[in-house]
Amino acid sequence: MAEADMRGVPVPTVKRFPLYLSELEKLKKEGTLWVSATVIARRLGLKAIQVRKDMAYTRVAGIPKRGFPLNELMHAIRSSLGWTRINDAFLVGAGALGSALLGYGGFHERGLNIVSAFDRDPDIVNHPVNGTEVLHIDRFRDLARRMKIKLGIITVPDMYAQDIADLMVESGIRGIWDFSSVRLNLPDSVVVQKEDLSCGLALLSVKLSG
Amino acid sequence: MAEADMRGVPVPTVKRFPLYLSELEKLKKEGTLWVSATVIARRLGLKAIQVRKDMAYTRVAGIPKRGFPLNELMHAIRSSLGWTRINDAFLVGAGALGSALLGYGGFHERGLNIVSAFDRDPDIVNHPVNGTEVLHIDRFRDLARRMKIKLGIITVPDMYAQDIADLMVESGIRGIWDFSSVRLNLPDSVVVQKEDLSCGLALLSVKLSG
DNA sequence: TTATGTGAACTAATTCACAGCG
DNA sequence: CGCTGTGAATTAGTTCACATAA
Repeated sequence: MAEADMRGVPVPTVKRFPLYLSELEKLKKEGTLWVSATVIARRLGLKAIQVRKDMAYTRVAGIPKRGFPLNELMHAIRSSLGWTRINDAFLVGAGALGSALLGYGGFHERGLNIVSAFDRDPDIVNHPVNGTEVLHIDRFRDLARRMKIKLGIITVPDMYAQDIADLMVESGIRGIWDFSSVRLNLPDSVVVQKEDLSCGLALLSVKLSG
Repeated sequence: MAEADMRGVPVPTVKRFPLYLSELEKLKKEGTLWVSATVIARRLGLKAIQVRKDMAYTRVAGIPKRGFPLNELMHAIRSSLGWTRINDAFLVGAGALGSALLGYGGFHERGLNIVSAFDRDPDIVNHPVNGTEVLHIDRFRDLARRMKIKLGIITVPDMYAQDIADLMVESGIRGIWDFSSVRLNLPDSVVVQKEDLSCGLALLSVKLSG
């Protein structure tokens, strides 16, 4: 089982990896041991050649006529993504969007564990959401430092996003999953992944009207 | 003001359009009348040449030294995206994620109006979320037909997603914004835009560990 | 000088063609 | 045959170089 070398895996391939993973999880539940690129492609609506090329980046050897060993493939993809260990994260902003993320059960399979949520609003603080405690934002820095949290999730209104991002950086956070729609000003050492629903809506609109 | 011809606008450009739009909205509030690609690029952290190339697809003529006329540019982008008219939509699944979408105030500026939400759960039905009524799913087909709703948003648990999608198609829906993580089996005439948070998480993970 | 606009060059990603293996 | 794996061909997207206009 080759340890995947993430260098040079194309961004589109990385984005497809989670898709493959969830389909492989289903196949595993069905008792499958070997899976071919053809089958994955059919089930996901992709082209077989693309799946095959993507699989090549995992360095898992397939066997003609049989396909790829399912367990090994899953492990290789997880390892490529850094999802073999669980990363603890703090979420800030326990409003509707934050609650939606807290309620999503699939993160554990995707290497993410949201340890605690934080908010400023006294009506929200100390009322657990989906089993996750919601603490006052004033406790963020100290707790993040002590627990050596490296990952932060921002689900606050735009006007507070930069302040929260600054707080996260001060607190030792190295990666930020940002659901605000402002451009965050951050040191290069901090990795940011912006999530923007408008992109998807734009594509849908164009596909519909074009 | 040339009417944009959407044919051949690259997907990445379409995805950047909403970004430009929200930045242009800010500039407009600041009283700006003319904006150069250089300025947009600096404010969004993109390269000027890329912004310039993207702007070219709007067919708005820029003027050297001054840049592009802001209002015209905004209108051209909106028109490219089909965001000049508001599209009515029905949302199904008023759980945490559905509520988050219902609570998002930015859709009106993005050509989207979520008219009603639907659910099966009696605890949820008839309790408005953020001012949007939540009706029983049994009323979906009739209302969608009568109101000629063309856009559906799916925020139900995966196991119900296909059934809801089928219901939407039967009800005359032409485009589906799908937040489930299953592959929907639909006729080619229906446009689907899948939204998958795992993609972003995957990218973040790789950027962090790579 | 500052910025647009265009065609060419480059880079990235997808797809093809086919060899090889069970 | 069915399927992997590889290198080449194609297509898509980004970036460069430079002509041009105010």
